[in-house]
Amino acid sequence: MANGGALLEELARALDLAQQLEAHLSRASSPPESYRCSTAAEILSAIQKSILMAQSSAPGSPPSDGASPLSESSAPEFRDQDRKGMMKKRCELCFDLLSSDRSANADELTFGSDLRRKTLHKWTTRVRLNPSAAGGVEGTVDDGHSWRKYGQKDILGSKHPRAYYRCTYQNTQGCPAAKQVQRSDDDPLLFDVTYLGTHSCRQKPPKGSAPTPAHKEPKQSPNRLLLSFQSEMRVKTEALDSEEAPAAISSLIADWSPDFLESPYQVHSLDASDSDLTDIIGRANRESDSSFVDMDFLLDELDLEQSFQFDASVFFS
DNA sequence: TATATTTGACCACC
DNA sequence: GGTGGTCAAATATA
Repeated sequence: MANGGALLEELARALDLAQQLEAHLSRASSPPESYRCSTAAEILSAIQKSILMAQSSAPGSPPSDGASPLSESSAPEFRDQDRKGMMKKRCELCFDLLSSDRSANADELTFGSDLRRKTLHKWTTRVRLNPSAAGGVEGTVDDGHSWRKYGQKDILGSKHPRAYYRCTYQNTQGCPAAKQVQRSDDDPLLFDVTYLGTHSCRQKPPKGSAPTPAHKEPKQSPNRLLLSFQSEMRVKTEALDSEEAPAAISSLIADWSPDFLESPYQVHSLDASDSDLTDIIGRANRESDSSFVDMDFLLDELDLEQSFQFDASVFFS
C-alpha cells in the first residue's frame, strides 16, 4: 500500500523533470539529445510509479484477477500470434507497469538479469522503417546512447530472431538500460523494440540549469506539449485500473517526447537484407555518417483519453 | 590491440 | 521439458 506522500513525491519529481526539459527546450541551444531522452525516460518512470501508487492505494482498485491493463506486459501481445491478429491498432506504445503484486517501490534500478526483468520498467514501441523517407531527415540525430548486442534468440512462433542489446556503458557506468528488437512477422519493416530500464549513463546537465520556476511563459511547440502536460495532467484515480490510463500516458509521451521514442534509427541501404534489418536497429545509434530513415511510429492514432485525468493543479498553483 | 558481434551453452521460470 | 534471456568463448572488425 503506497502512501500519498510517496505518490506526491513521484508526481513532483515528474513535474520537476518536465520543467527541466521545458527549460532546456526553450533555450536557443537545446541540450544534448541524450539528456532529453534520459529525462523523458525518467519522467515516464515517475509517472508510471505514480500510477502504481495511486492504483495500490485506491479503494478496491487492485484487480482481483490480476489482469489489470496496467500490469499487462506488452511482450505477450507481440508474441501471441492469435492476439496479434486481433490487434487492429496500427501502433502501440505499451507500458509494462509491473504486476500489482510486485513491489511498487522498485525505484532502485538494481541490475542483474533477473532483477532487471522483474523490476525495471519496460515499454515497447513498434517501429517502422519508412522506405520513402530515406535520407529525408537532415542533420545527425544522436540520442547519446550506444547499444551492444549480447545475444540473439529464435523465438517460438516468430519468423525472425529476437536481438538483445544492452547499454555499452553497463560495465563502466552500471547503466541498466537494455532493449530487445523483434522484427514483425507481418511487416518486414516493422520492429517491436522493447526497452528495459532507463539509462543512467547520461551526463547530467550543470546544476545551475536544472530546476526552473514552476511557471514559464507559454511558448510554441514543443513547449506547448509540456504546458499541456501541465494543464491536462489530471488523473482520475478511480479509473486507474481501466485501460484509459496507459493509453493517455502513451499519448502524452507520444506527443510530447517524439525524440525519446523516435530513436535515431538509421539505415544505410533500404535494400538491406532481412537479416540486416534487425542489426540496423541496433547499430543505428552508433553511426552518424549515414542518411536517416524516418521511423514511423504511427503514434498518431493513439487517442488522448480525456478520462485519464489527474488533477495536478495543486502542483501548479 | 581494443572493441563489438556471433553463437552455442547454460540457467531460471512457467 | 520447453522457452526466453543471458553468459562467455570464439571470431570479426576498426
